Amino acid sequence: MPGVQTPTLRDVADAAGVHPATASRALNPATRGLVNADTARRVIKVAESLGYRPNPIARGLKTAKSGTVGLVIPDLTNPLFPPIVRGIEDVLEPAGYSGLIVNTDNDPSRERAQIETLRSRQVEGFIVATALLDHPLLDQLRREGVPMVMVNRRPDGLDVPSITPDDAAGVELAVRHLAELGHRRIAHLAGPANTSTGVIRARSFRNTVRDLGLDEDPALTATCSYWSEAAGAAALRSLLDSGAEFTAVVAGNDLIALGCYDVFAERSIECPRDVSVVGFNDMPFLDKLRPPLTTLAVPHQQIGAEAARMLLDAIRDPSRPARSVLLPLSLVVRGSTAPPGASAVE
Amino acid sequence: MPGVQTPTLRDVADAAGVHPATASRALNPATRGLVNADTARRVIKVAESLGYRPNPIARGLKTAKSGTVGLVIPDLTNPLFPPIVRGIEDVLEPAGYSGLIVNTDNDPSRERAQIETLRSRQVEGFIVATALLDHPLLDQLRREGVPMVMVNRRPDGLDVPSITPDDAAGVELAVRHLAELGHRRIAHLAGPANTSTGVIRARSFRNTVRDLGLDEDPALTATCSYWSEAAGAAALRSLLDSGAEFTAVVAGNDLIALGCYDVFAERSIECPRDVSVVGFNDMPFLDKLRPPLTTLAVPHQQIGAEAARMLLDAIRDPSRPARSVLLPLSLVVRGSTAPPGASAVE
DNA sequence: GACATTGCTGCAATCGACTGCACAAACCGC
DNA sequence: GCGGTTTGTGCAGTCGATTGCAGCAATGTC
Repeated sequence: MPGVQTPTLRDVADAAGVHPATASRALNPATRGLVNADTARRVIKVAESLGYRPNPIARGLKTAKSGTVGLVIPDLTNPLFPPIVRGIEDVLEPAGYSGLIVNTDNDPSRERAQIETLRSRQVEGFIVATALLDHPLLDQLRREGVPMVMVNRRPDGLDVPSITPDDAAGVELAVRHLAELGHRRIAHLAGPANTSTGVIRARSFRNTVRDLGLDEDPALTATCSYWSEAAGAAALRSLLDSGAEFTAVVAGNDLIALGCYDVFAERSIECPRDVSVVGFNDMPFLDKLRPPLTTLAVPHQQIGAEAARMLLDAIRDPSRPARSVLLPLSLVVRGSTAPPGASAVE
Repeated sequence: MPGVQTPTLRDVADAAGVHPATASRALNPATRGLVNADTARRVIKVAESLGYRPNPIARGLKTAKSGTVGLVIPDLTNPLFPPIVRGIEDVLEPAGYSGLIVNTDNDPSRERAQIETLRSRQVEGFIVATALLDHPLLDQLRREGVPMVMVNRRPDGLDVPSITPDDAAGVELAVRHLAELGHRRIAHLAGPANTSTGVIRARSFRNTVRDLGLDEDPALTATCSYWSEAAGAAALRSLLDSGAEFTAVVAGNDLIALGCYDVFAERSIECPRDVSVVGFNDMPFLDKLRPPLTTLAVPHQQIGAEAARMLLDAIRDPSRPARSVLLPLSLVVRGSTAPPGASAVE
């Protein structure tokens, strides 16, 4: 004998002696009021005893709701994203939703195709965490009224809700920390200029340096072409080669800071004696580095959770106005920052 | 004017002047042969020009196929899993499938509920990467003929296909490497005894030590209660406190090895001069540690990809016999291993 | 006691794609 | 020119749950 088929609504209705329509109404909290309380109770009990589980596919066909949302990220392998995804899932799941993840690898055409696939799968909304999403696509989704939330990136001029860490405040924390240690000539290895994050952090760096009365010197900023160790290393090398003098570095993110570590090893610069470094993101295991990296802790999981909540809100009430949330960061002070040592760089 | 509705099969059929049934057959490669070649061509062209995308929900209702599979993992936040998931998605996506991820946190009741949810979502199969899945549940799925593949874990006595790294060969590589450096007293910090991985690695450790004629001493093995830094540190402390003498440690995995680094710092033991350490998994950024950790590189992404391929095979042909695959590892030699130094540990 | 109201339940259509079956047209050979 | 195939297409039912509408009984009103 083959396994028992999972029971359908009809089975429940038959067992309870009612019509499927009645069973449907009894089981759905929103329509339960239409059914006699006793009948409803009976149906519910029967449903439980049979182990009935509504088939979301069938339901989705009629209601045009799939109970899924699309998660568009560049690459799950980047340690930034797993906690975000985890936070998202933790909110979606109790709400009866699931997330469908796609990796775009920051390839616009791939991204377009992926989004197309997700749409054909009838996702009810998107959480977009890619930096390079081209606006036409975004615009189009927006115009069609597809619910959407952006993560880690503020849409400029676009009416889309977003959840981002408070990058500006974070950079300010970092610079202030270095200033309190006594640093006056602080360099910045900025993230790519075509990412909102990179631009915002760089601007905040400039502002904070000015506000605190530190040495303002454009020559102390280098811009990385990618968010990567290699790019960070290259940027630091160019800064050193240019003869610029500084006693501390604010890196655009942790990967860029890791690139600095490589250059330190290359040129026997000792951190933090010769140069202090601050990262950004607090990736896992940074405390195991030598020296442990001072960095800004971003509440990634919370960001994901908040994004999911906002998306669910938007799905339930599409007319709800777009709201953007900045989440506060905290500075994690570790061994890579210290007062400027006796010997300066170079 | 609201956005144009996405076209349905009926729209395509009307536009092509045929019956929806004919359009369906023309669009489906498997049934296309039933349709006149000219008609088929015409339908396909119309479908393309309208931008028709079949609705997988509607299709799934009739065919009882959802185009989704369940990915059951303990915690996406564990750096082990993202590359595996990525490998899985990379295979599923071109096949028209999507993965639904659930995190069990190694909680059996949560796991049960999650799997139930996935089943009600009509997933066509499972890729299971949790260590603690209780057998009754597994057995039941198996009996009901639900396609399933296990990852990172060999099912003992269960007729389920699995993809695992060749743990035994990996440990052998590690021990052999240390032996070649001149180590004779090598300790092992084994993973939990209730995980197949922990047991297999420990057994291989014993075997290799014997085969190479190194010092066999049960006092040189400590078992960790979890795969974590804290447990690794605790195990190493207990080994040191017991007065055991050794010049190298084979850690059950990288986290346990990281725990060793903490203990080294605590007790001013210098690695690798005093003790060499080998990890397992090659998590990201281990090369940034001081000293960089020698470890075994596991082809996680490849494991995921292979698992997905096997699952798709099983879905297409459920009668296909269960096959288990061992993937080879490679030793990544970095700075944490060296010939035993002048001064031995305590 | 006639009639309106309320409350509950059943009927049947619907969502979009798939598919077994029937049927028409074309084609075949003799 | 007639039975007998192919070949191609259409019809209609199906998957499982939802929902507008109709109908029926109980209750209320005068």
